Order: sequence, then C-alpha cells, then structure tokens
Amino acid sequence: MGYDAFGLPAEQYAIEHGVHPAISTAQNIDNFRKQLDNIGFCYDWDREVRTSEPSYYKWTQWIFLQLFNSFYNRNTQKAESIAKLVSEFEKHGNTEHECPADSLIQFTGFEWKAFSKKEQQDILMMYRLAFCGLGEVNWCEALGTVLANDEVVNGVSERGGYPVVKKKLRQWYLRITEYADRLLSGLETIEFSEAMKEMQTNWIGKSFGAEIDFVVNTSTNTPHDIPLTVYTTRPDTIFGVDFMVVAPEHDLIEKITTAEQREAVETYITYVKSRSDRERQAEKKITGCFTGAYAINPFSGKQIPIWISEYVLAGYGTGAIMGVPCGDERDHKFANHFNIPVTNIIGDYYDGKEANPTKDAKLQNSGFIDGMVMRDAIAVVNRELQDLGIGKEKVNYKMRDAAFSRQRYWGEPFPIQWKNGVAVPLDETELPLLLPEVDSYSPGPEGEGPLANIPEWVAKELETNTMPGYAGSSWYFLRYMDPHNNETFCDRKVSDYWNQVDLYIGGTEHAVGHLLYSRMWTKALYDLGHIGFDEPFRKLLNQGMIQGSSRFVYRIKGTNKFISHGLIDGEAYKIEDTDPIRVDVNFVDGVELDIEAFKQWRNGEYTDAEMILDGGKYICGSEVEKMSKSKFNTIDPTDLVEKFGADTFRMYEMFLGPVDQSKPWDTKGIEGVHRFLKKLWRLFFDEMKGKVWNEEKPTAAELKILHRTIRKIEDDTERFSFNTAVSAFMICVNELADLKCNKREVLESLLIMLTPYAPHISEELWLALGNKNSILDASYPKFEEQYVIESSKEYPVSINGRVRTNINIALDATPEQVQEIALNNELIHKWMEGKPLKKFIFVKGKMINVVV
RNA sequence: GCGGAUGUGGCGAAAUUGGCAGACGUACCAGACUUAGGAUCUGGCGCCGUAAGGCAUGCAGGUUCGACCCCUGUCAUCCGCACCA
Repeated sequence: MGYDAFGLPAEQYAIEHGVHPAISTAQNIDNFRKQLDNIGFCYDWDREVRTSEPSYYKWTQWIFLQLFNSFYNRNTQKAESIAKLVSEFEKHGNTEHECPADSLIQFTGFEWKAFSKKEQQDILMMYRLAFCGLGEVNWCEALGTVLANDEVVNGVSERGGYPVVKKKLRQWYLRITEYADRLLSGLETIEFSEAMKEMQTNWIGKSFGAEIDFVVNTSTNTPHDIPLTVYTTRPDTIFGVDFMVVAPEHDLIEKITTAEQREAVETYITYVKSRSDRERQAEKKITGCFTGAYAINPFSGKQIPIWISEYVLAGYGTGAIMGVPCGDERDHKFANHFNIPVTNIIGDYYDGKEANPTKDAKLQNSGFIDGMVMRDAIAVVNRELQDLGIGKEKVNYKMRDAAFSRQRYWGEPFPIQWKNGVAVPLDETELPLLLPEVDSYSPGPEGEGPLANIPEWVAKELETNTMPGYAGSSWYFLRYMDPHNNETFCDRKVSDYWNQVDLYIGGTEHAVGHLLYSRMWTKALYDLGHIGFDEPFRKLLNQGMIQGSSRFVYRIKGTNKFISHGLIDGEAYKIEDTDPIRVDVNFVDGVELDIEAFKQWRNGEYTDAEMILDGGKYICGSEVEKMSKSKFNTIDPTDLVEKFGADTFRMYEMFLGPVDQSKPWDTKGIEGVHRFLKKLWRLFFDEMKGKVWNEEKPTAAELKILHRTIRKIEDDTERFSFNTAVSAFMICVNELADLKCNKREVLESLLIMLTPYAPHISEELWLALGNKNSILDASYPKFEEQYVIESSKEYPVSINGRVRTNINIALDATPEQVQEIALNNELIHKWMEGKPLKKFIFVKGKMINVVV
C-alpha cells in the first residue's frame, strides 16, 4: 500500500490555509488509513510507502539521474550511458548516433573535441533521456503563476477569471518518444484489454509518410530560397495541394509574411496565444490567416498560398501541412471557409461537397503519376522526392516527449545544479536533495517555482522546478518489493524474486499517462540492468470509476457576479457568457447553494461575489463526472460503515455492477445487501430460539444448492464478476432458508466462500460454530459434480423463432428422439398450423426450434 | 474535433460461446404477524390487453432458423486528449 502524496491539491490547500503540505498530507493519509481499516482492507502495512517522504523520493531522484545520464542507442534499441556516448563522439562524432532532437546536427570526432565544454553539454542535452528544453505553459500574468489545464476555464483562470496566455519557459522532459516502438511492441507481451492497447497505440500514433520541401516565394516576382518542409502521410496527393498551413508558432512565419499581411498575421497570433489547448482542440469554428507568401509545387510549379491556422500544431511533424481539400475533410472545410479553389485529382470520387480520403482512386490532373492508383503512387512520389533531393520518407509519432517539470513547491526537487548554463547532476551520495522549507508557497519571479524565492537555494544554483505528480508513481510498484532498502531503490535479487506485478487494477483514465510513463521507466531501468523485466504489469484489469455528482456556480465572464443556474435561459443570459466553476458539494443542499458557506470558502476568495438569485435562492448546475478531490464531489464511506457495517459496505460496492463499469455513487439498494447478511445470520441464530445450527446430515437437495454455489462463486470470482457472485450468495441463502437448512456441514462451506466478500461476519460465525482457528486458515470447499448432475431438462420450444412451450426431455435423448417427442406434442402441433416442417433445430442442453 | 467505453423495467443490473430477455437486489402495491414497524414473512410487479395474444434490450437498417450479443449508419452519456495532417 502506498500514497502518491505529492501534487497540486496539497499545495493548493497550503496556499489557502497556510498549512505545510507535509502536515496536511500526513493528516490526509491518517484519514485514509482510518477509512481503509474501517472497511477492513487487508494490506501489508509493513510495506507502506509515501512518495513525498525523503526516504522514497531519494530514489525517485536517483532514477531521474539514471535517465539524465543515459541516452537511447537506436542501434541497440536500448538506453545506455552518456559516458559511452561521449567516448563514441570522441572517436567518430555523431555519425553513428543521429541526434534525436535535431537530425540536422552532425559533427565529426575532431569537431567534437573542438567544441567548448558548454557546446558539448548542450549537444549531450539533446540526447539525454531526461533533458531540458523550452516548452509552452499556461501563464497567468495577474496571478504571476503557471496554471494547469485544470485551472483554466474558457481561457481565463478559474480563480479570479484573469486572462491566461501561452508562455515559453525552460522545462524538463522525458524522451519517451525514443521508446515509442518498444512501447508498441511491448503491448503484445502483456494482458491489457484490447481497448487499452488501442488507446495507447493511437496515442503513440506511429505513421508512415514523407517530408517534402517546398520553396517559398514571399511575393510573386522575387523568389527567396526559403524551404518550407511539410509532413504528409499522403505524398500521392501532391498535385492536389491548394494551400499550405503552418502552425501559428512556426519560426518561418516571421520570415515569409508580407508587409500587407503582417498586421493581420500578428493579430491572429495574439488571438491564438489567448486560446487554451482545450479550446484549440474542441472548437468547431475555422480560423486562419493568409501570410501573403506562396510556396511553389516542385512538380507542377503551381503557386500555393501559405496560411497559418491554429488547427496545425507546432509539435507534430514539421509544424506545417499541405492542404489537399479534395482528400481531407478538415482541409476541405478550410478551403470552403476561405474560398480557396479546390483542385480535383480523384475524378468521380470527389463530389464537390465532401472530401474523400480514399486511396483507391485513379489519379487525375497529377502530372507524372496521372492514371495511377493512389496507394501505388505513394512509393513512386517518395522515390522521386528522394531522387530530386527535396523530400524523404519519414516515420512520425503523435506522441511527444513528456513534460517533466512543474513550477511548484510540493514535488521532488531535481538533483541538478546550474553552473554557467550547464546542468550538473548532484552526486548520488548527496541524495536525497531535501525539499526546503519555505515561508510562502506563492510562485517565484518570472513564472519560476516557489523554490526560486529561497535565497540559499538560488545561491547554490539549484534547479528551482520540481518534478510532476507522476514522477513518484512511475516506479512505486518496484519499491513495494523492497520498501526499506537504504542502499538501493530495489535490490535486484528482490525484484527478480517478485518479478512483474501479476495483476494491476486501475482505471482507463490512466491509459495515456501513468500507464505509459511507468512502462517507460521500467524499460529504462531494465536497459540499464537494474531490473530483469521490461514491462511492469503482466495483467491489467480496468475497474470502472465511481462517479460523483458535481455542483457548479456560473460566473458571468469578466465579472465577480454569479448567476443562478435557472436564470441561464439561453436568451437573457447564455451559458457561453459564463465560466462554470465547481463548488464543494458539501455546502450545496440538493442543488441549492449555501451562499454564506460559499462566500467563506477558499479563504474568503468569494466574499465579495455578487449572487444573482432565482426566487431568493442560488441554484447550482450539476453534472455527473469522475469522483475527485479536485472536483469537490467526493463522499466519505465512514457514515455508511457506521450505519451498516464494513461487510455490507464492501458487498454493496461489489453488488453495484460489473467491476469494469463506471457508475454514479448511489446508496439506493444498500439495504438489500444488509438484509442478506441478516438473513445469513438467522441461518445460525434465531432471535427467539437462539442457536439453530445443527449437526444433521444434509439432503441431496441441500448439497445441490451448496455445490452449485461453489461452482458459481469460483467461476465468478475468477473472472472478477463480483456482482453476480454476491447475487449467487443471495440465491444460496434464500434457498437454504426456504428449506430451513441450518446444517453445519453446508453452512461452514458457505462461510468460507463468503470470507473474501464479507470477512467480519464470516469469521464471527465461524468461531460461533466452535472453530478454534481463524476462517482464513480453513481449506476452501471443493466442487463435486455428482451433487449437481441433472438427468433431464425443460427445453424451450420455438416455432419460427418464437418460444411457445417447454417440454421436459431426458438429456441423453438422441436428436431423432427429441424431434419425435417435439412434433408429437399437442401444443406444438397447434402452433405449426398444419404447415409442413421446413427445418428442425435442436441444440443439446439449450433449445429446440421448429421452422415451418 | 479526435481516441476509447457504455446505452436493457421506476432504479442498480443478469443473460459467461448467437439459443427461454429482465436472475439477484431495490423501489412500489397487496396481505400476514404485531402495541408499533425503519424488524420479519407471503404474494404481485417491463408495456398494452379481461383473456388469447401482441409489443419490448437508445434509434434506423442488415445478416441468421434464431440477435441485448455479429455488421452498417445514427443519437445520447461517461473517460481521456497534445486539433496528429
């Protein structure tokens, strides 16, 4: 058992209440522990870990250093030490090791030695598995801080409603892209659901395409020799290119934008900066701006206008695309919106209204590939590009390197010092680098983290960023194996013994985050020889999420006014004019907000809020979504455990539905499980008569009930179908009660099966039966077929697929006998209405169907 | 917008491999016991219909002797997201 204890919520709490995160985290953990004990969970508490403890994050820092001191050797397809790379560079430069950050960088061994120390380190940084670079963050000038996507609503900060823009900051990254192929191939070796594998595969997004260089003309008369490189998966459509789109962040824009368009372009770029990633993603409207420049199609010589648009991302491919409206839906919409004429290269496959992404069309208007089938033309064009030196085949991945730094306090400090602009790792002996105390958790200057406010920290030139929440959670399963080791993160002999996690239970929401990061860390540690397996989890079970019901208040944009939900009617007030903000469900009664509690919330942040009421009340909006602290919609199990007991609570959770299905938390029906446990109790003890269990021999009927249950529970438990298992227990107890079976022999077996589901009552009744040892040590009942064998079955009989009657037929009857019995049945005769028999279908043990 | 998942009685759901749709549980209705019931027990309970029977697994099609299950399209909800060319 462990706690992933670093992160934003504790820091936020610290900012609001001035309580040190270490203290509030410890309190939270105590509370969790109470709840877990209360429910009766069995963990090996000797192996408890907390990611925020120095004894734990010492090794998170240590693993970071392993990544920092490693590069990915593409020739051997594994992580190797930077020292080895340096010796390679000294011998023959980087001829054997293409630079992953920039394939254009090339140098010889001689040149390498001539580089300054700083230049050498800058180059090495481009190879390291943990590296530093520039990245964009959500910057809120008014709050002077960087915000998580979570904290941004409609392009303004959730707290206070201040504008948020993109800002470039120095950031740490993990070079997870180097592991893309192994993360893909590794999926074949592990038991994850197909859906999960598909999500990870799509996220990694390997695609085969080509990079093509176009020459840019800034005016129609004076060609400049500026290349614009685009990435496309469809080089075969090169003759259908009607426009280019480059990302608004693209370096080229400055150089190519014409004087007439400069103002429009700058306005557009400012607009894009104000847009959150989520908005750029989800928006349906089409935006863009013409740069005034043209690119020249290398094959047709055609002038192609170059646009910028937010739908093209700087981080993928080359940050520029060629627009082929007849073959790509988004390009088509773009062309339509800006009245760009569409060239048809696929004849009848294009109807003039919608793009057609086919690869089967014969190309038209396509120069040297005219008449070819598109899918065949791809290789032809690639060869031609290569021959002309204006393009090459290229494999791309959607996945980008993982941002690994946060401008926050409550996270692992980086064991890095900056000396003259060079990142110098601390020695292993200096770990853990302790997180220092601070006076205030507010951000440092220029968007730096709170650590930048500490003079001693800055004087030591230590890195002021901290690691993100997922650092500690990327390897905790290894620490469970060897939690108290002070010499190493996990002894190799120990991890060899325990090996992979046999069964990992977690939600699909971690598909492209935690479940990829931990796979990458495991692979890196494996490559470096620290562990003996390169996939952390042998089998993954995705449990569904219990959802909560969140409550919202609606802040009118740009104001401190909050409008009651019912007044947002789409006419006088529109939902688009508001920023929906979640409030704590604890001060909402149903949907009615306790305004006083709201105003005192978050240290009085909303004290001055102006509430626009509806009939004297403020009515909140509600939404069912994942239960989460950050959504303020969590519930505490303690009250229910108090009222019904832990066994009822546990069984009810299991009875709610299939384990892999998400559903809103709802306590309707918990009574049913409680009644079941009471009914079970009454098989042993009667309220009036006291003890009723006895030593009588069970009858055949009773043994049949028992053994059917044994089989069912085994089956259901094996396939994690806990809800049907609970139902099987209920059926069993109902039937035993009907037969007034209070026989010890039957009841004991039942109790043993029930133990994992309802351990407390099982143990208590077990001891009440006079057993001396714990029920946990009892041997599991064995299923015996002889008690459940049936000799005949009530077959449902259909006429033309509709069930009309049932006939009892011996199970060993031959198909011929069955047909004779069925056709001679009076009711069936009636339903056949004298029509001739067309077909007789008999599925043994299942059903009979008469087709006429 | 993209990727993934899920849609079955008033509600949570079951149907494990294409073979009796609604097990089990809630809620509700009627009754028994009772000073009492928030205990316990009995019966009923998808919809229409007195019944025979008909109609029902988000919606529209398709495959099949037979479809909750497979296929095509579509709508809604949830999870994730970095608009992936």
